[in-house]
Amino acid sequence: MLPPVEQLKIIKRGVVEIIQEDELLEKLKESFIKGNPLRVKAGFDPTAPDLHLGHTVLLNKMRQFQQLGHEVIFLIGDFTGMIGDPTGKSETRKALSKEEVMKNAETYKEQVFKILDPHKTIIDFNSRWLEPLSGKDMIFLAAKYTVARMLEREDFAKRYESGKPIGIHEFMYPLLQGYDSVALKADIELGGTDQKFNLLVGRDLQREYGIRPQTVITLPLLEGLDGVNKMSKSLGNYIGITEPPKEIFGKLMSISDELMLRYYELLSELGLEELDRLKEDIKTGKKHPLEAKKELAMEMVRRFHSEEDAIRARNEFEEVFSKHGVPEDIPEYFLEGEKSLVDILFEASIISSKSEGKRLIQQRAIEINGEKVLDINYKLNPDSEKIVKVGKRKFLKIKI
RNA sequence: GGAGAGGUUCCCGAGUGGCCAAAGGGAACAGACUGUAAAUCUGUCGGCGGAUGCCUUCGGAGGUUCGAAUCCUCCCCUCUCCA
Repeated sequence: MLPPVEQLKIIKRGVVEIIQEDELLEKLKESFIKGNPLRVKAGFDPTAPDLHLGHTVLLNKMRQFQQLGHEVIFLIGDFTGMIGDPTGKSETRKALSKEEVMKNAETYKEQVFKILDPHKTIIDFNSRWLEPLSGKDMIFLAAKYTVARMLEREDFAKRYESGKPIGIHEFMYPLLQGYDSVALKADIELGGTDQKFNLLVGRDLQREYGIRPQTVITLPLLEGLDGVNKMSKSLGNYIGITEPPKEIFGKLMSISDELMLRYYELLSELGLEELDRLKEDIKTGKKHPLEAKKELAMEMVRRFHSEEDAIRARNEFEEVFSKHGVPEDIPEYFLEGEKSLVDILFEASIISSKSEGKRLIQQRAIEINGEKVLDINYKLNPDSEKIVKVGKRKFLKIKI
């Protein structure tokens, strides 16, 4: 184990806030002397089965704790997931069924080990202690907090002001999450900055239940592909870690240069000095941003797939976009008799309606073997194989 | 329990009897420009054999009317104030 001060240095890197830092140092010292690892908790809401790059900021920090020899608990909020957490959203979330939650949780499990060390990770479910809570226990728990304090949470306050509904059960969410820390006797809890309120509730509740309050560490939220909102499944501005290499690569290439630097900072393994040098090189024109972005994209594909996949993704990207070529594997359509192009595209699910197809033709967005199609009623004959390109990235191979 | 305000197309939001497939913004998609971007500009944005045509849509179900997102009735849901 590294000396506490050294550990603290590593822990501090990239975090937004540590509440309280001196307290954390105390805990690290204690653990160092006694040889007891600290219990580090991070909760995940199993609402949808895909972990995305945003989660990896947190997962990377968890891994650091593992490397430092501490005990990391990956907590799946299966119970709270069924309640429906309002966090970060301004609308009541739909409650999930038990089956959905369990299915999602399974997928989470499969995914986290792309980053975390399976041998050093404790996976737990909060239904383990929340399910057995009695009505009496719930009321006892609820009595520990007040409505006014709940409304301190920005999300609740906003909804309350703008006249949006807030379910009573949503108030239970932070309490239950806080109770997780009580049940687990967590020494440290990690979470995004949006989780700060909930994490602090955990601290308060632990104190109420006579346990040493956990240290709260918040991590920055990764902006989504739009560069504005945080990356989230529900906004669709995310890159899932199980997505195919092509997708991960392509999505990363579509971000702005500014966002690229942010991603480098939060996601890349590059050391701080190297990162600074990269920024400098881009600024002075020594390094083309395009190249930097490709390297980032490759790094991510490499992490979640393999080196080969990274190289292949890059080659294909260059083929399709730089050289305006055709990707390797594209959907095929077997043409039997004469048929209108729009119908074919619709049947092949390339477009979602025939009207859309007609619009695309009018917008000169469809081409066959490199020739723009200008006629809405363009008909195809099964005389030879053709490649139809729709927009920038959709392709269909016409086979006969 | 009482009083008031609301529920509109993917989202936000205008529309209070025909000119409404429904303003505006966002998202999305396409074209131009580029570095594949981003930003910007332009266009599209319910569906249907491209059609001054038809069908489906404005919380739900009925009704009034030649005609309803708009009026009436009942129901469901949300918010605010009072109790």
